[in-house]
Amino acid sequence: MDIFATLLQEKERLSQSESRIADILLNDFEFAVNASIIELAGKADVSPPTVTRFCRRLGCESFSDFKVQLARTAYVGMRYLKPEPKSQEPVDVARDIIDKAQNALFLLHRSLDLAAIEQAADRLAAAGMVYAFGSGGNSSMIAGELQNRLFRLGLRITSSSDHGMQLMLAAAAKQDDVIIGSSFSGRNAELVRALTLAREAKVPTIALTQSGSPVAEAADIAVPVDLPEGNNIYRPTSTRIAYLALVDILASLVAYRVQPQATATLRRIKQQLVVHRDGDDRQLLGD
Amino acid sequence: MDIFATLLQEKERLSQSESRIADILLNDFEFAVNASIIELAGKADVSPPTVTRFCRRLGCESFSDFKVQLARTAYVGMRYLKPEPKSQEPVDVARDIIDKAQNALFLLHRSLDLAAIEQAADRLAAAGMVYAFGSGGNSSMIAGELQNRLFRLGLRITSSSDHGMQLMLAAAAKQDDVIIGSSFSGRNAELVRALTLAREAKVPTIALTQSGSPVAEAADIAVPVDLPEGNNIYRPTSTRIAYLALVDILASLVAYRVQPQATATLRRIKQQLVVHRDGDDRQLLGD
DNA sequence: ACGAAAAGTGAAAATAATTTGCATCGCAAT
DNA sequence: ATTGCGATGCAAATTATTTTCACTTTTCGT
Repeated sequence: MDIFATLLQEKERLSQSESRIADILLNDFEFAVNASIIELAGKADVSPPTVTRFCRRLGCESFSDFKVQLARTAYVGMRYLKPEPKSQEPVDVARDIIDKAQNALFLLHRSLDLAAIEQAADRLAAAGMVYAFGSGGNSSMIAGELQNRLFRLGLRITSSSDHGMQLMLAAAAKQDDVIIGSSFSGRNAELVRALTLAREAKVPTIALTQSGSPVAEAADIAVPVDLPEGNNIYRPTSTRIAYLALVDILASLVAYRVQPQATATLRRIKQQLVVHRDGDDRQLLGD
Repeated sequence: MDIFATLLQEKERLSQSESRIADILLNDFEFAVNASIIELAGKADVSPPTVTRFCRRLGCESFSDFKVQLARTAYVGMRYLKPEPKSQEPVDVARDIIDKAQNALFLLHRSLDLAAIEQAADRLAAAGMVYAFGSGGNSSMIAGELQNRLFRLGLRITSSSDHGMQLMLAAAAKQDDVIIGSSFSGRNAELVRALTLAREAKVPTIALTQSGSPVAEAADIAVPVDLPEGNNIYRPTSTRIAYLALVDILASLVAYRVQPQATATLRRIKQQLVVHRDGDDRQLLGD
């Protein structure tokens, strides 16, 4: 658990003086990481001991421990508090894109529901056949990626981005199959229809989507991905990166279930394949 | 420029005592961020003043400034120094994957050659027609992504993952066209052939690949992506994430060249499209 | 090879930052 | 009204950091 999360969680229960300190952290973070306890206390209009107590309350040993922890998580964790730079300068564009991507990963990590992911991995590993659904450039890529990752593990899988096809596949699926759907917004009505159809036929379903959304409700196992809206609309790439990482996690867990003992051996085999090919994208083989 | 980079850069020029401090930072980083100057000095067998001077030398105000900066970059920047966790526990798998992904982005950011990217963006924006080449699951995805991103900006573009096709397209390309190829390893011999063919016909070429590699040499503009090998082989996803971010950067810069004034307007239009559709993956439209 | 200048280093003193102990204040419950 | 508790700041104590200065080693020109 990082401090920033703790801070948000404790925020309500803080005293008057302490919330003033919290405000400074949230608003003028740059100042906060660089300030001494005296400067910080001064700006918050409290005494240094209050700052020390504040730090302890948030689970730190001391003020300097606090600063280190703050600096640590903040590198990626607090970027989204910043307004958009809006500059068209390459340096800024690059920085902005990388920040957003790292931040999306950070938020993904925080919002991960490991229990749900494990359940999903269990189901996938045991499935007779897997159908991966996703539409639109983004989610269809994720569906394709699922296929790409899981077929290598020996799973039987196909993917579809076509709504009509999804319905037919869902109708044809058997009870030991699994349908896994992806939707960034969670509001893909057609996907909801396919999942509902599957549910009626008692075919297990998994959704990678925003928690609490229609798509999430329609699936047996909802693996939540909750990223702030801002991220989605203007920078779809960063959301996509988070989804890719999620698929990576899921596929790794499925791999451990399918080939529990194979980790070490696999790596050795991979290395061989990799060394002898010497073509492009050697890692494809080695994945 | 972050401290870790500065440290690696200055490493050679450090004095005996100073290198001992550097070693501790590199080897027992956890200790270093949490230690007081006295503890750190003790472990390195030097006096506290030497530590202070060491910090100054690396461009910091003071020891505490140094610690903050260190903690900051280290959050993602030094993860790759850690050995693999090897645990199959979901928490560890997730943490590992997210770390690697963030780290790949961090390294990408550090190795970005903005000048090359700008040149590439200039060329692309001015091209009569763009051909995006990439083979293997990874690079072909990148080629597809380039097409996906650039056609929306009004560019004429097609992509191909087929070597034979790439050769034919390269042979058919005109001098005001652009060929852009992606190769993670830089050792895709077929891609090199296509790029060479294009060069002979004076068709401008761009490569997204490892610097100094055959593919990089074969292209007019090489946009380097240098990630440590370890990242590639076992976790292709993280490398792919870095490439996706790079495409994102490149596409954004092309957008500014093609529609220099449109940024603000575009966003407003996007928002409209987005609000009225309410389907899945609204961001697709809005991208 | 010699010696002067420069750079590197640590001990101790000086300074600054942080924490502790304690007293006070304000508020809520009795 | 009064007791008790948590919140707070002051001042002292502690601790951490930096500066100063003297000493040592290295470097470089002669």
